[in-house]
Amino acid sequence: MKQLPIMQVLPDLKRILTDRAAAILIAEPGAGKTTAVPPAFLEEPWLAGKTILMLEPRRLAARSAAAYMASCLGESVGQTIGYRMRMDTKVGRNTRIVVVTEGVLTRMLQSDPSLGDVGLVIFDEFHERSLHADLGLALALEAQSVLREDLRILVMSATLDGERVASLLGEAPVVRCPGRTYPVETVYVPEAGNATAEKSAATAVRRALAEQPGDVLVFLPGEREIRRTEQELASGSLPPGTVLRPLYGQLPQPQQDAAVAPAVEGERKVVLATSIAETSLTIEGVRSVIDTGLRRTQVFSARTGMPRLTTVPVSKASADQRRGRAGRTAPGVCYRLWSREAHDHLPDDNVPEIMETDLAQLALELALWGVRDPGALAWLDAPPAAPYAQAMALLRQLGALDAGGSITLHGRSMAVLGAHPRIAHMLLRAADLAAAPLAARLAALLQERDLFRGPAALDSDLTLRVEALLGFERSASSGGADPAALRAVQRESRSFLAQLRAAPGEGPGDISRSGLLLSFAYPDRIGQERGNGAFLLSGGRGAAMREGQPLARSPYIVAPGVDDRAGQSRIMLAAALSEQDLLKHHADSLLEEREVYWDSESGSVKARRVTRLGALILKQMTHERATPEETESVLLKVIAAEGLQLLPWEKGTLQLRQRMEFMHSQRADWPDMSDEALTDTLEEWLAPYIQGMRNLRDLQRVKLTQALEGMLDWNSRQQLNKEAPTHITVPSGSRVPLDYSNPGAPVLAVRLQEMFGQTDTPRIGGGKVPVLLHLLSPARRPMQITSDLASFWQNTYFEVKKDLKGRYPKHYWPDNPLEAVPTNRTRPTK
DNA sequence: CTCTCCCT
Repeated sequence: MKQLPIMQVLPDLKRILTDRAAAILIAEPGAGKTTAVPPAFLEEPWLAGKTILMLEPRRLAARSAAAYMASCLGESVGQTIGYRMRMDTKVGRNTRIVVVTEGVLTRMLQSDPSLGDVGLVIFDEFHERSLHADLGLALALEAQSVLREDLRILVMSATLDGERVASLLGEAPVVRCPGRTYPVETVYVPEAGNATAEKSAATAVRRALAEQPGDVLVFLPGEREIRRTEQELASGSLPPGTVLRPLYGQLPQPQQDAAVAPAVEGERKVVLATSIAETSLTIEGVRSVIDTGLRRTQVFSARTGMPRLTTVPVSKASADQRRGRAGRTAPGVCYRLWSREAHDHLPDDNVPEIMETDLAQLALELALWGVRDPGALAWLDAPPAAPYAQAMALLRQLGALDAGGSITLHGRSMAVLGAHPRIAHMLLRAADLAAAPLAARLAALLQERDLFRGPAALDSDLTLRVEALLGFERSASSGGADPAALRAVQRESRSFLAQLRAAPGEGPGDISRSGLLLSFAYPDRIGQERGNGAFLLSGGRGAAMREGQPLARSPYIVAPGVDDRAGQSRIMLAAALSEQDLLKHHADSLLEEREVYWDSESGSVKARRVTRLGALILKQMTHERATPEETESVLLKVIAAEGLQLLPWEKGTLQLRQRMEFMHSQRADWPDMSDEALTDTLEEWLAPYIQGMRNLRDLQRVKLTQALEGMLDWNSRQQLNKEAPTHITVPSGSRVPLDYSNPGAPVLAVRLQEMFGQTDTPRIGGGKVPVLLHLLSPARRPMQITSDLASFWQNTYFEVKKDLKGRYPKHYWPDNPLEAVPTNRTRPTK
């Protein structure tokens, strides 16, 4: 132990903490900080009669750290060194160092904010930035500043921006310590064009096996990619003695053990792993690491209140951590399946959990601490506003907070249970209904990994898991389910039963009540069947489960397991629920109201009395009749939403609208006739003309011309006829209609011959606007477009005339059009 | 053939 690098910095640390309240230790991997630092303080005078609390992010790490420290003292765990975690505690009367896992620290702080006889709190692996470590530090800092000025805090981390933590801890000194690992060469192998991560990984595995000695560790984002890479490798030839070992959290324990165990003599191991091998598990003998640079992560959507799994690039810190796994026992090589340039664009660090997770638990803990605004505490990264607001809303819905945001008695009971607030609420409601035994089992099933693997896992029905668990409880037979998962669920459910003071042996009764119990936990995820496996959820989202399973045909379900996807979410775990139970047990949340609405199927206004649960309509009575006022208001809304084309725009009506639009373009005091303006003012101009109407067919009878004219007074109508006439009488005597479809330039389309004798362009708009003339051939083909008739006669006419004379020799094409007789026939009548 | 990783 003497030769560990950490030994050199221990005197510094001791000196600093003698008169400072906080310190930061940044130690690279292999420095030995976890087991060397805590015992170093045991003899310090300021720690006399007090204990050390060290926070570890994982149970396995906490137990092994305690075991190692105890063995160094020649003791067993539970004497000077102990640990405390959920359902497993080894602490004695003389214990002075207690290694705890994350939830435990929060509970200890909540039950005694002054932390009793604790003299030093150590946060190990703080760079992982887990939600509980961030929360624990925030609470410990407040305890220190308000109640315990003598409490010391030591933050230990592998890689971390030391300055930011130092300033959070009142400019605490930072001690750095080198690590002791072997050098690892980094090789960048950019993916070739369209190759998938699996194909590139397989290619790199063959290369590593050829170039390097020892075992190979491959980092892939998830189970699917692991399976594909395995197939990819198995389909080609591998050097003799090569064994493939998948490794991920959902994998049954024996297979995980096989991946971690050293390769047997004569074999070389290729471990295909998720990020579980980045920190949680150590695999001896690895000399090559292949990193796809991807990781799967859960991001919480505050908008939907659901999690979403996404595949994202790793951070530089994470890539370095993965690389380090090749240099634990000897020098190694790390093949990165991306380019040097791409590496520069990777984020420095992983996003802290507090920034993208569900904050319901955090918000409940803060409420219990007496804080409504998280800004009252000191954070490295404060909880983001949107998820925090969503969390507060959920806690209010569950009755954990009152309207003012303060914790209720119910909320206090929930917090103590040490489960997600949704689950805690379910357990308490179930206890009131004498259904605690079933609720405890459901809670355990939801908190542990799925009992089912392979095709069985594709059935979303949670009650099948309850049945598998009961079978295991009765006969200890796993019946195809994962035995280690069954044991974990059983342990967990017993612990919940104990907390609810229910007898451990008590059976769950009628398991068809599962849906009802779960609906207390997920009031926003009660689904109403929509066909083809699709459901509308009470929270307003659409969601779908795999078709073909019986559960997909239940009229009502509750969905604890969902994955938020674009469009509609995916349901992974659910249970059926009866309408009767829904109406009875969610009576407080039901909203009964009379509703007048647009039935798009029949295209008519209808009225109904509905019973709503969030976005769901549980019951409706359609024998209601809408009043004329209600009908009118719904019709106007439909026209506003669907557009004015629902109205009968006949030719004359359209021309009237266009003429009025022309007037508006000339005179600002005339009404705006654009779609937008008309839609905004339906109430004023259309309402009087739809009285008594109820549907689309009725709308076809609207007297639209009258409605438009109704917008004008008598004087304006006279002005309209004068300044925007429907027709113009041309020299030949014909009344030619004006086309206003472009209100900026009304068009008069007229045969050229009919205009003989007219010098100037006809004008409208009180003489201000010359019309745009479309001068036509006798066959009404446009020959010329002009708004300057005088210039036409003088110039272009003579060219046009030649052309016309050729094509229409019998017609009259005079040399002096201004003195010729206009005509609407072939030649003027003599 | 839908599922990263932890923890009270």
